[in-house]
Amino acid sequence: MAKLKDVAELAYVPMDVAFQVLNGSADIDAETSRRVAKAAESLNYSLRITQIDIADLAGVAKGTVSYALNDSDLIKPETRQKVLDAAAALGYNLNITARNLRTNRAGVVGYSWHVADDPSRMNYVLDRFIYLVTAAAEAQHYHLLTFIQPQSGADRVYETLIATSRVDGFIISDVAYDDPRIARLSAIKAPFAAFGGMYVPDADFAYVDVDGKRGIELVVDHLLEQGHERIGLLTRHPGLPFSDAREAGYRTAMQRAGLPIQEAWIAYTPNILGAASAATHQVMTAKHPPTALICAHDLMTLGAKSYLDDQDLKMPDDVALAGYDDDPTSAFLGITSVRQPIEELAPALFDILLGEINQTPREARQIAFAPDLVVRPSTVRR
Amino acid sequence: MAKLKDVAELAYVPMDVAFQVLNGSADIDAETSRRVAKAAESLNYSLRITQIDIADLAGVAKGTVSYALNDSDLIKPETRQKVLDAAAALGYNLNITARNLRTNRAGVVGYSWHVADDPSRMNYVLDRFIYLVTAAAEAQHYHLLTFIQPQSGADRVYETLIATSRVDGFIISDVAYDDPRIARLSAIKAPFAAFGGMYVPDADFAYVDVDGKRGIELVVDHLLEQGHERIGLLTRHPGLPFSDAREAGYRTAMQRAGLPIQEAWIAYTPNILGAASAATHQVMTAKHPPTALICAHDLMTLGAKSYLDDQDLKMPDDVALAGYDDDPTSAFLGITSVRQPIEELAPALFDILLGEINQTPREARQIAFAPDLVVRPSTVRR
DNA sequence: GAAAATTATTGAGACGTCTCAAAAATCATG
DNA sequence: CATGATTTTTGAGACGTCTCAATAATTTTC
Repeated sequence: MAKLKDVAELAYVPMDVAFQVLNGSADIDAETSRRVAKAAESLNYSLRITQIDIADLAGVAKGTVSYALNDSDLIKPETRQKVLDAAAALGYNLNITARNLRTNRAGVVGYSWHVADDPSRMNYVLDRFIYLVTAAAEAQHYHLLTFIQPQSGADRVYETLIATSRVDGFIISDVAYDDPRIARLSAIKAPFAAFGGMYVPDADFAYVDVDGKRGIELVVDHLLEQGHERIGLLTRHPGLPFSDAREAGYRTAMQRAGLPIQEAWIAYTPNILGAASAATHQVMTAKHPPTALICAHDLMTLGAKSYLDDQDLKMPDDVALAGYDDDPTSAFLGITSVRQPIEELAPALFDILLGEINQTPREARQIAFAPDLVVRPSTVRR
Repeated sequence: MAKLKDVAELAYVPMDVAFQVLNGSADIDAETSRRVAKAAESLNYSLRITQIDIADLAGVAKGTVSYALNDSDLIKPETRQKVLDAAAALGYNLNITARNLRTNRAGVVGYSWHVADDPSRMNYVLDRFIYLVTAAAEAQHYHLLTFIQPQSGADRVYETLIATSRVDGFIISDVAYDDPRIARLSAIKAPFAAFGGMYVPDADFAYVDVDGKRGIELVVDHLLEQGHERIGLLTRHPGLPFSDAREAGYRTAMQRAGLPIQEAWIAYTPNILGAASAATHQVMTAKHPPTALICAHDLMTLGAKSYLDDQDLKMPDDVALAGYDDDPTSAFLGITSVRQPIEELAPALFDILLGEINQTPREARQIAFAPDLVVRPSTVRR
């Protein structure tokens, strides 16, 4: 194929002038422009600056250009400068696809937070998490590819993405017990790192997590301090590690305080406003209703709050209310909540993933972060 | 570099056996395994099945393999089948990077919904929108790359992504007047399609939009029917097309009804719970406060609702309340809201983008969808 | 100032795919 | 069955980059 140099020579102009004409980036006199255009036409040349063009302009070999652009210290400073100048003059941009083919990497990691048909998809923590992971990735010149995982057979989607070299690895969240994605990715030795895993028995994959058991313990302890003895819990139906851990935290803390638990104080509900509201009704109309209520998942808090409003039950005096995830709604409504340190956790997770991808596993490839409690008026009597 | 065929020949085994040994996918007797492993070792071969391996196994030329795999009708059915069988036997996976380099495309479109440091980033409609766009993209074998655009100089990030062949085009949202991203992308002829644009003067780029002016008109008309004459509006500060359109809808509908507007009924506020709540206070304590309040942006609704709760003002009798975007919270709280047809709009937008990318612009590359009104108890007196 | 050691540059080839022009095989026609 | 027309397959080359081994230029050493 014709190169820019060929066009320039055919048109009797310097390469950078030819570039400017074809690029339209500077005013070149009409006669020259016409000549260049004609030359490009006859050579069937379409403007796309490559390292070869830079080499031609700088008068070096194409290998030199590659080294220089990649800051290799093989290259003498003057030469590097010459190359950089030529690259700038021609408005060079690296073709990432070509690099990726040569270096056998994608520079992309996959993340699926969109579980098809899950109504409670949107979530403050995950949203923030993925934003921060993206930021961490971009700092390392990686990008994030988002994709949809079907309800069943999700593991095959992951496998395809990695097998076709679309991505170098994955971030996964919402880890389940015996998660098929983890089984499959481990089996084919695909790099990945999970958000969640410390309560998955015998987990030997890379993860970061926030200790949800501890999180709820913090809440219970705080409520105990406030003088509550009858404390209720809204949580998901058992079966997910992070959810079960939170329930365990509740039971542990109550037990440690020597307080009996009435099962009627506990309601299992989907993390949906309406269902949570109904569950609150159920708990609050038990024989000896709780004086404080913990919502172990974000949307439940608003559902519960709404029920309390309807019944004219005031926080914190009629019922103390605490939630999870410390989202803006909780902050606005003045509701005590467990905060997860996403700002620290997300970059850590990406670094761990990089270790997995580059086969240089980090010392700490399983990290448990501690949550903290943000106390607000919803639980503090004045 | 050594191919699988070389390994197989050196080890005196059929290619598929060599594959199975190296892949660990079937139990091969120890002696054979050892021989294959040694052959691979001595040839410094690492397993990576390419079309050349398939060609070797199927006994055809590599070009034939490519045609066959791509369902070209140049190839005779039997030959195609032979190739497909060989591909299956070797567990072949296409290397997308290589294809992309050759065909000069990325198979990826970029989308940035993460505007750094924007506190109101999370948003039901955008979340749903991006999910549906992803689904539409995947149906066409495209993927979505998400990236962060800085507060200033965002256009350069877009330019880099396209110039390095990372993406084939962009979906953009939150379009502003004289949006620098649009200016830049248009200037460099980068394909993109926007969510929003019908209220951008002289817009000549591809977009889909939902008529926000019409949306608020629907709300006003509905409230008029319910007998309201003093109607308030919470909206963003002027300066964004979609926001200004909604305000215009309010003014138009009121005017059409011959009703005077008091400026004290209108409050400009960020789309944040706390600020919206304060704005509601401001409007509701005006001299002749409105009997109905329209929130033109999603989060404002909950902010307003919260203020009304605090003041013990009941919907719909004390104040009628209507919102925008029909998110699950509005549904749960029984709040009338304007619904945007995202389910139709997202696939349409992606199709338009495909047209831009493939230089086959769609007939209708600017589409305005009509919103509809979901009426709920918050505005309907019993 | 010549030889040796070091540093800098070169040029070719490979990554895996697609696609073109050319060659081969098959089919139709008289 | 020879010829031409058509269908099918082949083989080479290109996409743009990186990187290795080889060469060239420079510096050091005696």
